[in-house]
Amino acid sequence: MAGYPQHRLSEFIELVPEEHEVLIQAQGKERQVGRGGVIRSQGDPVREVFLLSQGWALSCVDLRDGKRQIVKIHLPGDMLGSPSMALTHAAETLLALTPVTVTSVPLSAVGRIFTAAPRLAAALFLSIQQERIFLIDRLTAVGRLPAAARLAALIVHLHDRLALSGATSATTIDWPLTQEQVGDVLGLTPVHINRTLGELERLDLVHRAGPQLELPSLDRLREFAKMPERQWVRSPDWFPDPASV
Amino acid sequence: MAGYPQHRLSEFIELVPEEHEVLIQAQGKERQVGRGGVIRSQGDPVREVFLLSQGWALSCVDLRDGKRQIVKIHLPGDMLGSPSMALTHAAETLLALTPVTVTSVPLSAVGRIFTAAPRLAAALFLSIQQERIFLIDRLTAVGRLPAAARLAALIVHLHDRLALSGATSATTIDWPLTQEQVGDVLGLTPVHINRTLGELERLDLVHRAGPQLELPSLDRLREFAKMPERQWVRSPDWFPDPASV
DNA sequence: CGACAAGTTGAAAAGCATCAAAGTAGGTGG
DNA sequence: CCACCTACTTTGATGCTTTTCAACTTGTCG
Repeated sequence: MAGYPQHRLSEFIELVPEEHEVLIQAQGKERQVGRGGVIRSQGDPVREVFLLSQGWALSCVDLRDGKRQIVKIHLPGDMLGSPSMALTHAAETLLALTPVTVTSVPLSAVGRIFTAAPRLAAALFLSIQQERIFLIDRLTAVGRLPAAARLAALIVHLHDRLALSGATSATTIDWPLTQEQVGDVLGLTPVHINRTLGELERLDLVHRAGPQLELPSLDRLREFAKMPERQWVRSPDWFPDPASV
Repeated sequence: MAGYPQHRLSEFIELVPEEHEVLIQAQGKERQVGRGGVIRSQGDPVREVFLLSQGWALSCVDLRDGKRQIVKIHLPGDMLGSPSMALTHAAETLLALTPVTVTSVPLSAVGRIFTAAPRLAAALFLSIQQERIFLIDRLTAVGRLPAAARLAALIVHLHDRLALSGATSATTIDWPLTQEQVGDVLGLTPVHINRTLGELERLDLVHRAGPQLELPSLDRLREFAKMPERQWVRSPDWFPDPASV
C-alpha cells in the first residue's frame, strides 16, 4: 500500500500517527507525467495543489515576450503550486523535469488540515516560510551576485536539499538540468551558463560527469557562493500540542 | 483605545469579532523607530514577529562583501520578519524607511492562532502565499526584465498596494525611497536607477515630484512593465468555518 | 553658513547578451 | 547495425546594458 507520503513537514516536527493519517486522507488521485510534460499551466483555475512523490519538476513564470523565469526546482516530497492558492488563476506553470509522479491535493483537503490538525497546519505554515527564505536567497543571488557565484549558490542549494533526503553521496549529485534551464533559474543566457560552468570547472569547484555533477570541495564551493548559511528550526516551542488532533 | 489592528488578512476574508479579538490579544508591546533605525538585525535569535502599524519599512539581506538585497518594501498593516520563523536566527534585517510604529507579536501568540482560530490561521497562510507570489514576481522582474521595465514594475506594484489601503490618489504616490534603496530592491546601482528614472520620465511614464511620484498613465506604465496581472482570491470556499473559534 | 546626504552627469570598462556555426550524444527507424 | 534526427553543448566574434569611478550639483538641517 501507499505508505506515508513523502513530504517536507518532518523537517520541522515529528508527525504523530494521527497527523500522518490526515495527510494521507488529503491526497487525491495520482498522475504520471513524462519528461517535459505539463503538470499545470499558468492561468489555469486553482482547484488543487500537488505533492511530488517521484522525479524532479520546476515552477516557472512565462512572460509575454517569450522569456521565462524558473522560480523553483522541485524535488520529491515538495508541494507544487501552492503559491497560487492566493490567486484565482495559477501564477506558475509546473513542468516535469524528469518523468514524475504527482498526487493531487484538493484545496478542501488543505482547509480540513486547519481544523483537524492544527499542529500540522503550523508545520505547513513553517514549510511555506521556508520556501519564502529560499526565494529570498535566490532573489539575493540573482540581484547581487555575479554569474559564477550565482551558479555556485544554486549547486550548493540543490546539494543541501538532496543531502537531506539522502539522495546523494557527499561529492556527487544528480543534475538533470539543461544549461538553458539553469539560465532560466539564474536570470542568465544558456551560452553564459556554459562559459560559467567552464569557469567553475577551471577553478576545480565542480566537474561535469554526464548527468551528474562532482563537487570536489563543498566547503570551497560554499565559500565561493558567498551566501549566508541557514539553520532551520526544529520542533519550535510555540507550536500547538500534537494531542489536539 | 487601540482599535482593530491594521493588517493584510481582511484582503482574503471578512474577520468575525472573535477573530479580531484573537488578533488583538496576539499583540505585545508597541515600539517607535526613527527613520533609518533598525527594527531587528539579521542574525538575531527569532522570538517574535512584528506588525507594522505606521510608516514604511524594508527587509533586506546583507552579504559579506557589503552588498545588500532589499527583499520587500513594507507598508502599514504588513507583518515583518515572518520568513525567519523557519530559522533559529533571522535571515533579514528590518529597517525603518520613515519613522515607524511596530508592535511585537510573540511566536507563542502566533501558535495560539492555529488552535484558537483555524480560519484566521488559514487567512494568515494565504497571506504568506501572497507574499510568495510577490517574491516570485520580483525575482522574475530582476532575472528577466531590463532596468526600465524592472523599475516600472516596482512602481506599479507599490501603487497597487497603496491603492488598496486608499493611501494614494489615482495618479500620485508617496515615494520615500532613495535611488540607492531602489537599486538595492531591483539589483541595480544607484547611478543606473537615476538614469533609468530619467528614461521613464522622458517616456512620460512617471514624473518626479519631490517626495512623490506622478503617474500620468497607469495603463501605459503597466503595459511597459510587462508583468502578468494578479487577481487575489476572496473568501475561498475551502476555508474552515468561522464559527469554530 | 557649513556639512552631509542624496541626486546628477560623463567617460571608460566589465560582464553578459546576441548571433552564428560547429560539435556531441542519445534515440529512432530503416 | 548504421544513419539520421533532434536536443543539447560548445566556441568565437561582436555589441549592448549596466557598472565603476569620479566629479560636481542640489537640497536639508543643525
